[in-house]
Amino acid sequence: MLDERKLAVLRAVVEDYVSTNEPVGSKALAERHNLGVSPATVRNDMAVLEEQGYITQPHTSAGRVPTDKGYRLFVDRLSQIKPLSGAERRAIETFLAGAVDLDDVVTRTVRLLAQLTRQVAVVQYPSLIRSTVRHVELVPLAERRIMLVLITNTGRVEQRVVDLPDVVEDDQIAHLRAVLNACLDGCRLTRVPDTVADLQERLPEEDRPVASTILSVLLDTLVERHDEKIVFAGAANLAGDFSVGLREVLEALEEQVVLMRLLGEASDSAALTVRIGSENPYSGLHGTSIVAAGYGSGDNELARLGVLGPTRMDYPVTMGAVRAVARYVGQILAGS
Amino acid sequence: MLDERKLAVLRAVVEDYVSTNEPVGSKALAERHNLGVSPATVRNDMAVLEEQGYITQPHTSAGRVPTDKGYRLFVDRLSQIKPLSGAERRAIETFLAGAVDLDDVVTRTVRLLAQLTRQVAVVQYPSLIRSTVRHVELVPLAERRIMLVLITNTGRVEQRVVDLPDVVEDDQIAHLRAVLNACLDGCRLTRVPDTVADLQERLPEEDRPVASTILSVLLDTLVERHDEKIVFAGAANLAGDFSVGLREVLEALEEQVVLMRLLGEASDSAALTVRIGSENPYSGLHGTSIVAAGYGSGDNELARLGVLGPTRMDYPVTMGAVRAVARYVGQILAGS
DNA sequence: CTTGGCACTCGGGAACACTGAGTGCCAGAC
DNA sequence: GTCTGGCACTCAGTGTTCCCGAGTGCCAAG
Repeated sequence: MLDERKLAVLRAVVEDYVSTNEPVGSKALAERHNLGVSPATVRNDMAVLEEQGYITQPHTSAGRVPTDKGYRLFVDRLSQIKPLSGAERRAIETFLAGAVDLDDVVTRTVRLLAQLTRQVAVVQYPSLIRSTVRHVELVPLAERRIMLVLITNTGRVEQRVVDLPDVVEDDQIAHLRAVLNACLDGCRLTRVPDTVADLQERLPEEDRPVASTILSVLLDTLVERHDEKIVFAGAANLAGDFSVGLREVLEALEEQVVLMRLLGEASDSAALTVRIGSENPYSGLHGTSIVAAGYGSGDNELARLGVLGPTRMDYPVTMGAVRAVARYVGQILAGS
Repeated sequence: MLDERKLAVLRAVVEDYVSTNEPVGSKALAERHNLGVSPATVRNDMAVLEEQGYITQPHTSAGRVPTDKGYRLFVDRLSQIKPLSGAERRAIETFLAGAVDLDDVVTRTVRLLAQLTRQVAVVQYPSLIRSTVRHVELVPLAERRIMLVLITNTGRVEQRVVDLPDVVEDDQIAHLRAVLNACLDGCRLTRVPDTVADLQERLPEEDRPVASTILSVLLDTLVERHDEKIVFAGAANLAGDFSVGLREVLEALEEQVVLMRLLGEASDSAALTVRIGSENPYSGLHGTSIVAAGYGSGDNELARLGVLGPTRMDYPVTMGAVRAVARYVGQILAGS
């Protein structure tokens, strides 16, 4: 259908348009990329490409601009992910290595990614779902009040204040703590509910009321945080670009739910996900593209991160940056 | 200098300009606000106000627009903070009451404030400085590795992984934990360094190496988080307004340091701080105003929150919202 | 299939005039 | 002395027209 040269023309159109942000004409194309043919020939090819829906002209007598379909073809078949330079690699590494806790890792990551790509970066906190319990702590606050702290293997900490039905001795709490940790340590969060139910039956009668209060709060914690936290950075990078509906995009960015869907929709594949313009689930974000990847330690994906920018973005470079950052974050989290 | 009527004219100019976003002329003024004088008289007054620098005209043959100085006078002497409606009050209360932990309180607050004022809201996390230690927890992770968790009376939780120089028994850790809590419980964070130094000398010889490792991490934690965390929301509300340099403002919002100065500069007064246009420390934010207030439980200010919007904002309403939200957040934090 | 030539299209910028809101000033009224 | 109506003046914004040139589509020849 599309011979070699037509593909080359499409690639050239995309590259030129991305770098100049202006519709590209046949003449300029034939000159800048040495295609070895005349402008007239290029015109014919462009006519075909337009007919097939890969490019379009904003108005008669203007150059051509890639369509979403054109970008799609470009990403899938005409381009290669561009690896980062050594310097960039080292910069990432040292920047991320300085993080002190999970919060810090995420914050640094999102800024790094925004700066690297000059676009809006989005990072999801490591999911509770896939992680395991590292420790459960019960801290007495008052006679009938304790604080429940749940620490996961990804360094995430959840805490809740629990009001108890009875006055409880310190050593009873210590005992409960020991039991809880014995049962739950290393347990996948998804399996906690089962384990807890099981545990509750095996407890001695006198511990039941207190334990069940605590355990129900523990379960609440898991459920409530089911919807994950997402942060973004680099909104300023949108400001220069008139082609995107700034207001809509900013609104979308502040809607956790929308962001979640953007990143998560295709979480089955560990590879890079690219969603271009109208492929996007949220109508306010047509005109923008998302490049996302999962990250995690080893083979289990903890969460996702990505970049959002105008459809007219440099895909090879962006994809390279996203992939690299995802890998490094995975390493960092695995190591801590 | 300025008689009663001239002040009324200034007030009218500010109010009209704020609501219409267009330079306001003498005729419209004389009509809409029943000043009881003719447009010509108003013109004379306006000429005086302009001469004194309270208002200005964008170009000859256009209406007048308040200057920063004009807004300042308006805020200081011509307007009253507008209290929220009962419905708004209740909405705030129920919305904030649903928060489950500190993170949630802050997130909800910032969104609430953004929505209420239709501007950009900024909230600082409760400062470590003024809060006290509620509990210190040591969690064994591996033979020579523990996690240090610090819980403050504002519900804030800081955690660090500590690599120990020696293998340590569980009961030694339990002992250390008990000692630490005995010393530090209720201690103001500002006084922790002293207390720790004191403690270190009183420890038995064999505990010294382990303890000093842990304590130095504890001190690090306090120092590192000295620069506080700040979040914002409602950036989308900026998008409609052309009068502000969108890019600059977004950049400023992502600079923690700048935000900190905006909110914090005048933290000595517990009352509302209003900073108008060029009064602003950061040049990218001329053209915007900040309304900020401290919040906290009772008399000690924990941190600050505020709103950032175009200089041309509705000050009475904004100030009312900021004050109300600050109060409610204080209550919530005190109660949990 | 490719190429050069040619007529055609149309967005965008420059030049221009027009309109109307708003001003400043002045002479007269209260 | 202060206010008011009248009047000439200014100028941003808008609409109109015109022109230029980049870029196209088509055709006939190589």
